[in-house]
Amino acid sequence: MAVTIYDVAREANVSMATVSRVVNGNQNVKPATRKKVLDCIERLGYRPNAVARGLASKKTTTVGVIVPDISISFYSELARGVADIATMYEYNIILSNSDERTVREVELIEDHLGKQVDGMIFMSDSISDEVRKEMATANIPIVLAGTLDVEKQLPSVNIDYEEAAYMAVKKLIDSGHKRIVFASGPFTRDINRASKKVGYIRALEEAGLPVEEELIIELDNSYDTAYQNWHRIAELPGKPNAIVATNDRIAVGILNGLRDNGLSVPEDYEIICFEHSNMARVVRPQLTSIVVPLYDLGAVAMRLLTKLMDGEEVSEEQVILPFRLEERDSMKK
Amino acid sequence: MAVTIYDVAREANVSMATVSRVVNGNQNVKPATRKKVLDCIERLGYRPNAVARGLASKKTTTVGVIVPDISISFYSELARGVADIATMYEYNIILSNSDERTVREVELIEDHLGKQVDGMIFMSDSISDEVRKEMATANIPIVLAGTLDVEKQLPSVNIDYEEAAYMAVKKLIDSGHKRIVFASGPFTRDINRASKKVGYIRALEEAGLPVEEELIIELDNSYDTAYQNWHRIAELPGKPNAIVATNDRIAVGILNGLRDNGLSVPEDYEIICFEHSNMARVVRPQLTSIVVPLYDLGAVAMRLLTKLMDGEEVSEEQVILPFRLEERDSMKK
DNA sequence: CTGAAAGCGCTAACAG
DNA sequence: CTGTTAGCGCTTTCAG
Repeated sequence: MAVTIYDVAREANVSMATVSRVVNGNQNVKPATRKKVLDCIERLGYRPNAVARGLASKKTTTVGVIVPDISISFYSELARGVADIATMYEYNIILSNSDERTVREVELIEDHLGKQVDGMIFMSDSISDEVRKEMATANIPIVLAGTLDVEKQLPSVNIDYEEAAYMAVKKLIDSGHKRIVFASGPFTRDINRASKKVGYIRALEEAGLPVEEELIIELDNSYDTAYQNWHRIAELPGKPNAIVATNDRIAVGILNGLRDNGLSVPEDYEIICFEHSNMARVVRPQLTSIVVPLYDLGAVAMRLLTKLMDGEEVSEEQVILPFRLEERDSMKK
Repeated sequence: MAVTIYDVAREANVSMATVSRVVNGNQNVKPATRKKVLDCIERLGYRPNAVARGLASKKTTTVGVIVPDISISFYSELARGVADIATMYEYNIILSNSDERTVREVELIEDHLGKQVDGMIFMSDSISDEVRKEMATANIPIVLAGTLDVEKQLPSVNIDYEEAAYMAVKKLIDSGHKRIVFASGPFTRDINRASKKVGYIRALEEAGLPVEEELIIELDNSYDTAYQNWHRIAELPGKPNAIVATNDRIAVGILNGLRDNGLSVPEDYEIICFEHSNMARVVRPQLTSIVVPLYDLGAVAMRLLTKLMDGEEVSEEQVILPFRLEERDSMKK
């Protein structure tokens, strides 16, 4: 049997309340008593039971983090940002993978709520109605990280994806391209349909260029699929040779697909990538890219969550972080 | 106030014990009663409080996972394996980053134990005495994943790193190399000093080749450091042109450093990489490499942990998984 | 098949 | 500055 607060109290000849005060840093304890208690704690190897504490105090100092897939570097970098700030504020993290399946997302939220997390960080390319409904039943704050809420209701931390896409496309247009392939993740996902694609179209229209449906290529978000689909781009009529990808996995997949089949970047194709996670950082040629501050997205989201959990007044719950376009070698100079 | 088991009991005109039985799938409940209770649960939106349950049952169905840095793909892929099996057995995961700092590792183990995790998965390149001592105070099973215990005491899941290093070096020797650079992570870490380096030396000696200290290059484990240190290899007397790296970050860092400075792989340098995580998978030329089954390492470790937590008899607590050497394009054919 | 009752280990008033 | 006393919401005997 593990040693409890009672054992310490008995050993130190004080009440459990006093031990509790010492453990929780309450100042109303005479230094001598404090020392005596601390000694007993040390001697007995007492370790406070966070579960009992959680039950009594109704706070678990634990936050739930739901992520599509932690093995994808975009999410693992975000998660690291979340984790560091969580540590700073002494929260633990319960991490779960949803694979972006709505059913699973709902299950996980339910599950985390059952564990009595004090707050939650949620990541996905889209918020379904079911998820939205589930979140509404929660009595704890939930912050979206790198996740778009088209209804602009939920607290969130993002960059302006539409503007970023617009800027990427414009970059290509400015360097002379008139036909730009938009290699995107599923349009069933808000972030692609309602944001990045909108930016793509806006840039085109603003330049007086036609929106050609055949240049819009919908893929899933996997590297492998993008890799295998290089030829869909290569076989496009009129051979458009500029590509903007909605994320790293797609950009790098296409880049490698093209190169492994004898085509060159940027000579044959110019590519702009989105995100620039560690995965994209190591490929060559280095990718001209929208650099999303992944770590910061996670860190700021967690910081926002701490404020919400503490009941602090937050002036703006929809945080937009800056991004930048970095020119490297996947476009001609 | 959230709805409790009492509310459901009152609503259904049964005792809380009966509600508990229904919730926990105990068969000793008359179908009619069960249905009545289930209806009330549904109607009231009752959600069992896992914290209270944990306190009463002394099981939290939560396991702690301590990882050096989740944003490193090696670890995030291992973590995904752990998470999937955890989900399968209905465990949640508390994930924490240690940055491989002993002090932090000890703190985290203490912290997770306080949270009453039912078991733990631990990852690091070395197990310090402090960590070992801390683990000894735990009354729960702890399994090492991708983490070497030189004392062979703790339950663990690994590949045979020494044999893998031996095989990598032998591969280079067999293709004619006599001077092979060993680009390694810190030798303060067991996995490098007591295992991979041992394999390197064994291969050399077996081939009657001298062990040249100057060819053994100690780096930290970061991509950036390796990238910046390409010249240490390029400037080596006699220009050895075969390299074996102890992990992906080092291999890819050196590869890119070399290439960005006008050298070619495999023409100027032949490289064998270790791990082959997603990060290594996307670089070109594709790396001839020791392929470590990352996901499986995590999955098997978690499976082992479930057995240990269930008190099942385990025939072998030191699991060694197979690895393979895959030939690709960072060596001449 | 069901209910009563005793905790699990700790926090948080409330007294003193 | 310290002790007493209720719970927190649930599991788990033990009876019946």
